Formats: sequence, structure tokens, C-alpha cells
Amino acid sequence: MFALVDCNNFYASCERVFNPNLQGKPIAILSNNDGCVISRSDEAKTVGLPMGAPIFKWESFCKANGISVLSSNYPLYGDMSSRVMSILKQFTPDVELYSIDESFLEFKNFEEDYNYDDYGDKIRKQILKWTGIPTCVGVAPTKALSKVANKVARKFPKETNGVYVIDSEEKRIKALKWIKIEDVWGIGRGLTKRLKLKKCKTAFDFTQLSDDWIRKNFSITEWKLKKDLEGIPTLQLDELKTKRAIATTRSFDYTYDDINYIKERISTFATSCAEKLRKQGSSCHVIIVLLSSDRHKKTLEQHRGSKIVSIPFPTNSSLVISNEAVKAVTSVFKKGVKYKRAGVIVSGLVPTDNFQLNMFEYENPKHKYLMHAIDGLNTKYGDYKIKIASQDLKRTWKMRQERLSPRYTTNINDIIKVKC
DNA sequence: TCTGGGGTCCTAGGACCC
DNA sequence: TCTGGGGTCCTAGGACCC
Repeated sequence: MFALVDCNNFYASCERVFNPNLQGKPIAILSNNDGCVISRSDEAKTVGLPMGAPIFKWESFCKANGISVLSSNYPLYGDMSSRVMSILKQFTPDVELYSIDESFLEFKNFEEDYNYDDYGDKIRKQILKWTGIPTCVGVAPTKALSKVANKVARKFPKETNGVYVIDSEEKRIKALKWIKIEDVWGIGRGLTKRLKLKKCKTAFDFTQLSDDWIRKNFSITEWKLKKDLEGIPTLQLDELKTKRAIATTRSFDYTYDDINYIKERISTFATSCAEKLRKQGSSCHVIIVLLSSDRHKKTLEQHRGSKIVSIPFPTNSSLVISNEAVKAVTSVFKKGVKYKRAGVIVSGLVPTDNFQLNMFEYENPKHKYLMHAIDGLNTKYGDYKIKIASQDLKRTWKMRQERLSPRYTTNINDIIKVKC
């Protein structure tokens, strides 16, 4: 059996743990740069604040409804997430961290008639007691079905007490007939549209389509999903998730049509990717550069482009990655287009201490020591004191975070003081 | 004025190989 | 008149997830 454990309104719940004033009140958490709403408490959902709302359009609505609006505090959420994860590992060794607020658990070799309702309840109570985060648990014979079960638990908190187990054919059919096709894991907007044309409205309808038709019209992914929903386990637990790609992408404050400005940004993003690579002990041999115009400004010329560069040897040197990315961006850039977003993605990741060497081409061995020195200085003095020359030395790259809560669990100065 | 960011996986088409 | 078949790799783009 599989379980999906999902934290309720995770970011909003994290904020509440350390700020009891927010209990029972509507709250909303913003995306990077305080752009739009990405997490809401139940109370904020009830008064009608939509997901993804751009805050500049909803500011007065929030004020009128007493919604507390906060910038996102990723150090806090990341730390809370790993605390939840470590609790889950006590319930089974087989845990897959699926996202910051969701994990799949697999129960291998449990007794045939094991009481998963009780076990799910224990998991919820333990997490709530030790971290203060409320969760929902769905249990079923496959991953996709455990996702469905989780939705049932969340939708009917009173009836289920936050735990729902699909352990019979009857319950499976009932749940599949209840869940709308667009709410099924793996069915997004595009597929929903095509499936509705086939009169497919629920997950159950989806499982009634023929395997051949699915295979012919969709990809292998949808076929696997169908099998999983039928109760035939096809999707496996993925425990050791090593990242396959690392990205740094940002929207700009305004639009820019100056190639030199964009080159500087790309160089900075590339440097950031290289730092992330070094932090996790990886090197890359593929670099992808992205550029796109402002999709909200329909009257302007639209352009989205990308360029993939392969490097003959794996690298995590800021100099190499930045140079290649800057070279690549000139071929993507279209003169006259006003760009709003850019990014660098590194892919083809291999462990730095163990990769296939190339006989003829290799990185300048000095880079390794240079990068080590740069990382050391930047850690010691902070604020990106050492930059490469293609970056803007004057620019301090800070996100807009005007309503940030303290880093309660990761910064010694932010620890809560209790007064007696 | 202000509309996020970081991931995964799959496919199609073209170039190339034997 | 009849003009193959089986591969790999690269690139761009699209779908999905949280």
C-alpha cells in the first residue's frame, strides 16, 4: 500500500506555528518578488481570494477582508518540511519526498488486514504535535489512487478525520466516480479539454477508455496513470531523488531590449546556477538559456526562445558556465523585442568527484581552486562580495520581500523569546 | 508601476551513422 | 517498374507537477 501525506495550506500553516495571532484568521503568502498569491489559509479561500491573484490588484480586497499578507519565507518552509520528513521516516523506511509539502510512503510487508485508518491517524497526530502542521493522509494500493484518497480526506474533513483509505474495489470505484477529471494528478488543462470532448468527466470515465486509444492519442505517461487508477501499480516509489536539472530564472522589474543588460542578467543567473551545482557536489555538461517577452502585454511583440549548449567536459565553474551562457543568449536575442524574463538552466548533471573524463578537452584545473576561494569569501563576507566581471558590480540583487516573517528555525537571531 | 519560480517527463523532426 | 531498415543524438517545445 501507498500513502500520500500532504500538509494543509503548507506555507500559511508554517507562518501560524510561530505567530499564533494568525490562528483562525485569513492569511495569504506571496510568490518571489511579492508578485502573486501562492498559498492561502482556509479562511482566505472562504472570503474568495483566488490562487495566483496578483497582489497589486487585490491589495484593497485583502485590506477590506482583514487578510494578513506575507512574503514567502523559504528558509522557514524548507526547514519545517525536513522536520515533517524526518517524522514520516519513523512510520516506514520507504519515503519519497515528492514536493516541499507532500510525501509518498510505501508500506511493504505489512499484514494483509493492517489497520491503515489507525496508522494514518497516528501519522497526522504525531506531525501536528511535533511540528504544529496539520496534514491529510490518503492510503491506497497505488500512488495515483493514494492521491485520489488524499483529496477525499481533504474534501470531507469531518467524515474522514483527515484520513481516507481505498482498500476495496467498491471504494475505488466510488472515489473515481467522485473525482472530476481535471482534479486527477497528471491531468492538466490541455488533457482535460481533449478528454471532455470524449465525454470523459470523471477519473472513472478515464479508466473506461481503451488502452489502445490512450496510447495512440497520448503519451506513455497517461497510459501509466490509467493503470495506476485501475489499481495496477505502475508508478513506483522514487526514494533517491538526485536533481536532474538546476535553474535560476527571474522576471525583471521592467522590460528590456538592451542586449548588454540582458547579458549581465544571464551572467548573474549562470553564476547562481554554478554556485548551486557546487553546493550539491555536481557538475553539468548542458546549459540552457531562456529569454521571453512580457506575456501580459499582448500589444507588444511576443518572443520566447531558448538555446541549448553542450560542453565537452562536465563543469561547475562560474567562469565557464557564464561565458557559454552569455555566448548563447546572443543567438536567442531578437532585436526590437522587449524582454521581461530570462533564465539559465544547467542539466546533464554528474557527481563532481566521479565522472567520465575526456581525453582531449578538460577544464582548466585552476578553476577548482578559484571557485573554492570565491565560495569561501562569499560565505564569510556575504552579499556576493566576489563577482565575475560580466556581472554588474554595483547591482545588489535583492528580491522584493516587504512583508517577510522572521527565520524562526534557521537563524539564531530570529529564535522566539518566551517571556514568563 | 506592480502579474513567480523550480522542477519532471515525453515527443517530433532533423541530421547523422552503418 | 522496382529505391531499406535500424539506430543514435541533438534541439525545441509542450505537457504536467508543486
